[in-house]
Amino acid sequence: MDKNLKRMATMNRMQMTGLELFYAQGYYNTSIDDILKSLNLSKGAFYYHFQSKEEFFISIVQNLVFRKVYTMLIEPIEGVENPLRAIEICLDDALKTAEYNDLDYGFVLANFLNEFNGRNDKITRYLTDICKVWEVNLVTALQKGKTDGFVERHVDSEGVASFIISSYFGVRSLMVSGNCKILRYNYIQQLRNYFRSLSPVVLA
Amino acid sequence: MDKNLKRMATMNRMQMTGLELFYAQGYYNTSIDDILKSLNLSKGAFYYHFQSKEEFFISIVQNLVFRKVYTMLIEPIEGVENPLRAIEICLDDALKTAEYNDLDYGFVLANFLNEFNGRNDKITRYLTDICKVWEVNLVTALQKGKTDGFVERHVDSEGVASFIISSYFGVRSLMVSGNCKILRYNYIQQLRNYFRSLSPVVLA
DNA sequence: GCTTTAACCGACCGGGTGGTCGGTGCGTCA
DNA sequence: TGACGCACCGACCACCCGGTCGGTTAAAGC
Repeated sequence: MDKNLKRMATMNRMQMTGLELFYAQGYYNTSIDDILKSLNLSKGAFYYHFQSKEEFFISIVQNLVFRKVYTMLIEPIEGVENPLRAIEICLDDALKTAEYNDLDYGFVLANFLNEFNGRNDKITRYLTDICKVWEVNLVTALQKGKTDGFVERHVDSEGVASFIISSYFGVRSLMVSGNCKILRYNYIQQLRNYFRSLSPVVLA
Repeated sequence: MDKNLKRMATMNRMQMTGLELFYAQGYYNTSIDDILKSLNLSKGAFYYHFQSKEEFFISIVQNLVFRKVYTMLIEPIEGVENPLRAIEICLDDALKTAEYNDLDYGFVLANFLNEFNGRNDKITRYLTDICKVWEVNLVTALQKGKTDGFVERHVDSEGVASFIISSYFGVRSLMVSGNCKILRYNYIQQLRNYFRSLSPVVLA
């Protein structure tokens, strides 16, 4: 069991720094040697634990990316009373981590989706699957919001869900050019505008 | 002058197929040999006309991408009466070309922006410059819309402009997974919802 | 007809990449 | 104590990529 622990520990280290570098430099632009150098490990160690670069990346997507997307973007919305408010807070938090240049896993997803589009169908499928899970959970939350009176009845939940994901992916794309703080502020402001058009009209 | 014509013709051919392949496979994932093979030209021809791969790409951005973004996304909105309506039609058209798998230059922009982010600052700057031109023109159109009574006075034009660009970039990211038609329909629908929250209230 | 030159050819180079493989040190267990 | 095998080492391979350079061809200019 102790052995298994060591194995897991090493694999985990590899996956963590692997994700960091893949995220920072891109998958195709990051060599296995790059990762191994920053880990002080050798080629032998890598191919002892993983079959190939691709299989290594897929293990990262399933173990790290998926779990983080779940805890950061999906869980905070599950079963909550007012979904629109929860989504707003959740995305704002995600953008804040982006602002401090930490790993923003929502954007990790968007970033990789772009990189592999048309280049590696297998990996693309793993990534779109995660998007779908996110989307489905958004739809569920919105539907619940309808019955609870926080979302207008005639709203198209699927449309809203994919619009939310779209806008979020997009704003993260724009954040590369620096002025993240203003972008985040403006984005949340406009998201609120949009959400107002989805809320039941409150008579004063 | 005849010579100059031939020179221009060849350079143009190179740029066109260069953009196609860079767009389809990514810049780093497309070799100069790839491009030359599909052009039936040799390395010599390439380095006779262009100094480097990077300089070649920049010439593509300035000659093809910028001009197309201008004619497809900026010009149709310039000086128009109702900016929100014009923007909606314009983005819908752009997404339609995407649907038929033609080159959608708005997305070309988003795609490359992602690929070069943190990897090549020089190219990133050229791309963000184009985004800025787009944004500025959106802001101008929105401001004009305010004075013409098509946009609410207290609306934050900058915020709206970057939100529009964000959502558009994002929806194009999602379109990789296939069901473009539904995505486009939903997107335009939600964009209309959002725009409603920006319009002056019309009393019936 | 001879020279010049724009346009293009393609072998070649150096550096990097994913992946292989014969080792090796060290803890475990008989 | 000695055999075994897990986790790791690092030299090596075949291939690819951006870029160079000494040619070649054909048309224009005199």
